[in-house]
Amino acid sequence: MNIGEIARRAGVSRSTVSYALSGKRVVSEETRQRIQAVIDELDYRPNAAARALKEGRTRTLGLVIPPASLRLTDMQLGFVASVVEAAARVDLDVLLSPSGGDHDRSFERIVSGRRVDGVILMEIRLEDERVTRLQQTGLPFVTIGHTAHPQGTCWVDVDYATLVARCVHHLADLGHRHIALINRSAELVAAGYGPAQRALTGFTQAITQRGLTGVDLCCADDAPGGEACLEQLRDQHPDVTAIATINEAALPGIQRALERAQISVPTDMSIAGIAARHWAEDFRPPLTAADVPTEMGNHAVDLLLERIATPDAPPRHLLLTPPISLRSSTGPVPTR
Amino acid sequence: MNIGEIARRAGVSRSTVSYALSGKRVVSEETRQRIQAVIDELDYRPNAAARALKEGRTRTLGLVIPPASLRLTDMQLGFVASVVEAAARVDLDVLLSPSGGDHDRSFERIVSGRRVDGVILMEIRLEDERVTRLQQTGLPFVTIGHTAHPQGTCWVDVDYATLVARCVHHLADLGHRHIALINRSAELVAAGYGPAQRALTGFTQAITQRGLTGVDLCCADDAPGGEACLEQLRDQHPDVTAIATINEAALPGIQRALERAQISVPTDMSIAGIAARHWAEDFRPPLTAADVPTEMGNHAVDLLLERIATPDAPPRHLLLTPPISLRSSTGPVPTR
DNA sequence: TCGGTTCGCGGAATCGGTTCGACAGAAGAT
DNA sequence: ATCTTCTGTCGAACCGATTCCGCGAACCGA
Repeated sequence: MNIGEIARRAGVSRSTVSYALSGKRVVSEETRQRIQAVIDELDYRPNAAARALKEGRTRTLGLVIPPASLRLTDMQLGFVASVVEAAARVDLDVLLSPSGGDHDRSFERIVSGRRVDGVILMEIRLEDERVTRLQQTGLPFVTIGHTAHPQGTCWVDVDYATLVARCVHHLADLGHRHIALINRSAELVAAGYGPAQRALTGFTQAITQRGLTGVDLCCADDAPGGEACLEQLRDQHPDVTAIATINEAALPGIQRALERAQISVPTDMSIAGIAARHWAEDFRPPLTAADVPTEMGNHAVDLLLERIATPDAPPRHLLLTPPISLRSSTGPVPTR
Repeated sequence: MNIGEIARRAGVSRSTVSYALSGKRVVSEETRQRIQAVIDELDYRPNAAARALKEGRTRTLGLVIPPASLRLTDMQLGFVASVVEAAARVDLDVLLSPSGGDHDRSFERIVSGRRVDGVILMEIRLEDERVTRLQQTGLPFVTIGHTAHPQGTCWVDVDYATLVARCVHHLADLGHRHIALINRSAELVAAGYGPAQRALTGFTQAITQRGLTGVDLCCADDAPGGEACLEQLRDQHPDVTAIATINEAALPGIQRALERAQISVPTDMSIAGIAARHWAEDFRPPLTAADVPTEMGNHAVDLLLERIATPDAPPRHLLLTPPISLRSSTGPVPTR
């Protein structure tokens, strides 16, 4: 069921079949139809490996995801889904590589076995060996998130600093003077995880700019973490009347702790944050939040395709600042 | 940077390099080391496409996931992660195809472009064209979940019927006489979605077997759905004292509705179910539940590898019944 | 010293496509 | 009628690996 078989049955040469399929040279309408008929009958499709070998490209993108041991957040999952979907739209396949570590067999196979035409890297660390490795090989790549030295690389990211600052300003406008930031887990912050660091930066800047008092807390990325964090907040900072958070996974726990303590939102406490839409909408009352753009994966694919097409063009990047959707979780500061 | 380059630099022929690498023929220790040195220096890795073309296999598995439009459940996400990880352990790559529909370009590319050695199919419908298509092509495949006619195919699935029945028996043993089943969404049930149907079957059987009264409800797969469903339950079936559920995504909503109505668990209402461990543990109080096995993807990969190795062996399947973890959400029937 | 093994390696075919150069025949120009 | 220009097709080289076949040298026993 190869191209030779089709050629024989259609009574033409293999090259003619190839040209009929690709349209790179004119083939008379009559022969084209004859060939097409045979192809349809046998349900022929060219062998991907042979084509890749000759063309020098695989029509495949690599997507490096965190290893299974770390549970993917909803946000990350959204990226994967939108990357795969965007790739499918332009008839590209996606090869997955679960690799957090530095010298991963799977990662190496993909980047140096020429299995893909380009790579999308998720969960970038501030210093990331995988980025240097990719730069060595010259394989086009785009990162979701960026390293400490993002010059010369192509990336797309959420502008956590600006978004957190906007949340703070929004809360300050409502009269709040004591605002807490509920950040990601202490380990991530310690590891210099970009989003966590930039959230903190944006927070402190906005706080000083508005002359407020701020407190920042780390919080494990799950419901129990959120509960614990809110307990700690009530204990140690009872004067806080508003919370900004980028820890979507902690939201259910935060909510539970608030309910248990009979703190009503937004009457007694305002909350604003950055979260995937469904986390914000599942919160009670619905959370005022910047909805993390689900189309981030699409942008990454677009950027990568550009880079593959013109590898020498100056690297572009995208810093997304989705608007804050006003829902019902923020209100004026309690009159006490 | 191909095998010829290595051969030239090592002063041997290309075939010798190949044999040195594969070990399929003896190569003198001395030449082997010389070759290896060149390979290490140039960081050479054989071209995947060329190898696939010659060998007739791609060392790649296809994983067909639901399209991005349907948000993946945590359970599904767990499958994807464990499949990718299991494949990576045996040095196989995973190609993703987002395809729910019947004749998807991405799906067709993968199955008939010989891009993969085998396919794992998720979210199987009772009648699924993709299964028939795969049977036509003769490509080895394993499904997660099974069709209405699972004979002759290879699959791995969770035994929802048995698990739900066990939940019912557990609740009945505690004295409950009026038990509700909170199933998946009405659309899925209507579409003949296997897990939903089998849950219902197991539920009704256990209910009749123990001479209880049962009520089964459909419930949208999210927090608001869970809330709505519990409201409905309180309204229409106030005598129900225990709930069995397979709808993990509805749990947060169920919990919220219970708290709002001041129904305490398990004093006033017992709940047992089937859910990924973290959903069960995030519930307050922690949910007595059969933990959906995260290693399901591993099993699917194992089965698929077997099938690729011996395509003519009779197809095997695996029906998993993980034990029910007793946590704190079930207790004796309220004395009223 | 000679015939037969064994060992290590090279040559060449092959997988299934793509693509370049060539070429026959028809059409148009002079 | 001859020369050029298209048109449509074919043959062959090539991509980069694997693998079969065979060859020379070393080795061994008689």
